[in-house]
Amino acid sequence: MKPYKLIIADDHKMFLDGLLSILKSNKDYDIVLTANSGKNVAKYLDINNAKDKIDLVITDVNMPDMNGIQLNKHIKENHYKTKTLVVSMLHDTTTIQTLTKDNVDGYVPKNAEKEELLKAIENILNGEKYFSQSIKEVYLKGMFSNEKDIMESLSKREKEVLKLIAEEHTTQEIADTLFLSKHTIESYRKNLISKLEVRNLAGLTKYAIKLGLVDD
Amino acid sequence: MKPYKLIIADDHKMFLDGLLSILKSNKDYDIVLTANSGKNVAKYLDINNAKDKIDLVITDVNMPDMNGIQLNKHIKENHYKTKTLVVSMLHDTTTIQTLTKDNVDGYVPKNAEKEELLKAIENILNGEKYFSQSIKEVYLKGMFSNEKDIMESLSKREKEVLKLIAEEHTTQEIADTLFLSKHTIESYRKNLISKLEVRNLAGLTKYAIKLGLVDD
DNA sequence: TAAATACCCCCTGAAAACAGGGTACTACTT
DNA sequence: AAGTAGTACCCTGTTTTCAGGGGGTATTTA
Repeated sequence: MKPYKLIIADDHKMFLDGLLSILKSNKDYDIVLTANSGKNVAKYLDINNAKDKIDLVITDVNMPDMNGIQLNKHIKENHYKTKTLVVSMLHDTTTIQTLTKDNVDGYVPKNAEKEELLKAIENILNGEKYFSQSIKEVYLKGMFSNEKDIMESLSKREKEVLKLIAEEHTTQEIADTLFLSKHTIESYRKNLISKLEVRNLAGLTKYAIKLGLVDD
Repeated sequence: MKPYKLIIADDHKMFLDGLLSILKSNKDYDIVLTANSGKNVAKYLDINNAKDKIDLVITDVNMPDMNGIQLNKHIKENHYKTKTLVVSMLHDTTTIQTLTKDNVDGYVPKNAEKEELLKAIENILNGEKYFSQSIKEVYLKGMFSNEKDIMESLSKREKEVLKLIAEEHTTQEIADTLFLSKHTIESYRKNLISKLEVRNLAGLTKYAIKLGLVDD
């Protein structure tokens, strides 16, 4: 099987260089492509589909055109033999949850030691999964935090109303935009205040921001 | 003067490797220290103060113990001959403003091409300043954005009231905690709504968060 | 010293929010 | 078939917000 064929995707040139300098000293790894967007990787894989020769794609999360999450999903849906390793600066709960749901093979933060990265690559190429301790912690914290629960405890409509409230719309305006009665919106607001255990609009607004329903 | 003596500070190992691989090919640069926190760099500089031999410190912003902002300030206050170049992932307005105020010599985002980084280093060692285009843009946007102006246009009392509003207190409660009349608080709220050009509590709350008056 | 700014207080009245209840239909699950 | 969750609506009140005015004093600043 050796050498393994690798692809690296990251829009940070310097990080890419760092990764290359680490990997090219190892003769087992053949870096066939480096890309600065997920799109380019997906394209390459799709075109060379028949041969199906890429063993591992190492990718960042935040990239233009197609991010690491989308790339991972694409690979897992269309090139099941290709493994994926995400190496990222940011590791929020939802990103990790989405990636694991999409069957990512590994996740290592960018501030990891290079030994750990090499270990992750090795394990993954041997068919195992690899997640850094810190990633596992974030994942677990996300599982047991109430933020996620809250988000799930809110229905689609409730989130819709909450968003509009946080965008400074009055009850009447929200009723008009959603084609609902003013009374209905008042009920939703009431339920939201009770569910989220806040006191007023200020509290609701803060929650909306925390849950990412509004920009600012 | 050659070779120039450099220090690199970054808690992201892989990035450090990337930077090293770029710099060590150049014989003009002698990397005398790599550190994963600002503290270690400051210590080194303080101990070797008499010789004052470090030409340039390249540093990340986010680091444990002592971050890049603090490190830059320390260097500029205690080792005026040593130049500083910040290389960071994040570049928000306040960070850039603080750094420029503290007389940083350059700022390059981590997603820059290595050519740009080398150019920045060269320029700085020649006594010039170097800021990437994107950094300049953020800086300018910050200068002309009203956010800073707004913060300054608010009196101490107004900010106090705004904070309490965003913390979900009612007008009466705020009046009680500040030992003021309910009417006074209502006046403040009214003025805030008009000054900040928002419609209601939700808007005020968002502003309070944006201005950093409340945690969440 | 006049002007500007921050700070503080009051009034009225309409609109909205808030608190506490309720009904009813649908869809999905057990 | 009963239970649950989501959706939508209604009623009765009270409290608060919000918009529009009106004051005044103290301090800083031009």
